[in-house]
Amino acid sequence: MKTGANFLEKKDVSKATLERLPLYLRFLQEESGRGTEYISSSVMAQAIAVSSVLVRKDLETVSSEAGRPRLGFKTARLIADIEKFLGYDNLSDVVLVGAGGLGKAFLGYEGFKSNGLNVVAAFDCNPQVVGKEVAGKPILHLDEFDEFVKAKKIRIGIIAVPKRAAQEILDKMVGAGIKAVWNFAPAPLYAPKGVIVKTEDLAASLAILAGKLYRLDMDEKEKV
Amino acid sequence: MKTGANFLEKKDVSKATLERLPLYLRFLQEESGRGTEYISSSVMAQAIAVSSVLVRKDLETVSSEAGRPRLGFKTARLIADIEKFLGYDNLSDVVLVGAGGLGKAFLGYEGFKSNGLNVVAAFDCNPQVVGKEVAGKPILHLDEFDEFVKAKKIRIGIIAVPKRAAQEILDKMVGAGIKAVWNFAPAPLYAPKGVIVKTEDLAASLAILAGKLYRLDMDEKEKV
DNA sequence: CTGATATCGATAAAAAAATATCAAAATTGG
DNA sequence: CCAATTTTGATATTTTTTTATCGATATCAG
Repeated sequence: MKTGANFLEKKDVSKATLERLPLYLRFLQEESGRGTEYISSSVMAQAIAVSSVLVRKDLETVSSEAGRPRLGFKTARLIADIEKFLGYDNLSDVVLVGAGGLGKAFLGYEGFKSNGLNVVAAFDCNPQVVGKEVAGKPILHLDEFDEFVKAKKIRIGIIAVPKRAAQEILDKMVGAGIKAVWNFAPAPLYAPKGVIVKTEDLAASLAILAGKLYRLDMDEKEKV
Repeated sequence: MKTGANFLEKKDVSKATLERLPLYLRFLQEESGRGTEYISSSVMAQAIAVSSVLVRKDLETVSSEAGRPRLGFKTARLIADIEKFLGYDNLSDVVLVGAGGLGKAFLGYEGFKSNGLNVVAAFDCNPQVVGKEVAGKPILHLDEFDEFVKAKKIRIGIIAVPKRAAQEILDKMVGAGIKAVWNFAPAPLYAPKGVIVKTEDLAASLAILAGKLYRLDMDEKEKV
């Protein structure tokens, strides 16, 4: 049986590379702030704990300019290239559904902006929170969702509602024209083709970390 | 296949597999709740959108019992096996530093518990939050951190403080004996060998999603 | 000017991960 | 009981990702 879910591999950049690019970017921005004009692949490699060859290979696909022997890459240019590749240059509006603990945290989370993202509003049904503001962002009633999203032509949504409501919200999002969804409800969701869904299972992520620790312990005990 | 006792074998499980296991687990728990007794690899594959061969390969490393032709795997047994492998069977205590928006969200986040994790307390410096409780979990002053962690022999910590304080907190954690750290500050941290650090960059994760959408758009435009 | 050297980029090799294929096993339905 | 069918598990193959190697090149020091 073939159940390929990889409809997103148009460009020939690997998923792994895609996840390293923001790390490079963050480091480069820091260095640039310190006035570094040129930066070598080995320095970048050191910073994010990978090999320098891998850095060069990653950059190969996104850099518009070759690195210069003995100097490295031009920091500013590299930043611009990565930002362009990741689409940070055109600020994207994002909506959030679910203004519970996690939802509010997102509204207040700084750092989205520097990655080209702008959370514009949250939606909820709970009358206790509807009408309030968090970090200057309004919490609106879910009834207004469709109109709002369509009017603003928003393409990205975050789901931070309880599990049981998640699929319903996803459908609502798709209906309103949203094309990419970041899901924090611990449930696999089904979306039509052409809509990207990334489910982020925080509990599982932490559990994986704990599991590594656990197995590390086991190994040590074995040795003795 | 290697020799020796099945349950003490050193597992060489790939990172990719490790990330799929929680997905299998969640699905299996759901199915088990519906009374499913046996489950086939192809059903599981369908559920999390991978190939059935891959499912079998993943299970091979963790399942204590072979699947039965024509029936599949015993659901309950599989759940127990995965939970054991991931270390969910022995509840791990976790501490959190930083009781801002994100930190509070974690205190209230349900779902950790079902993954064998128990967030026992948060720590902060801000007198406005110290002494309060969120979801029944106390927020203590950072001064008490060391004693608390050592007394309870806690091994896992979550960092939810601003970037500039992150490295300092990590060092404090290491000093108190913590061995695994989940870092939400958008900064690469340096830890001594033997301490696992996983940095979770939320803004970057969302940006990656947005970037995929962006490139999808570009591709479509290219076609026209 | 000249040579030493750090750094890149290309190519090759290795390692890791995913997929394909198929015989063997065992349940199911007659 | 027996054949048909489904599903596993092993092996082989392909694809993807990472690492290793090395000649070319441009800067820097003297």
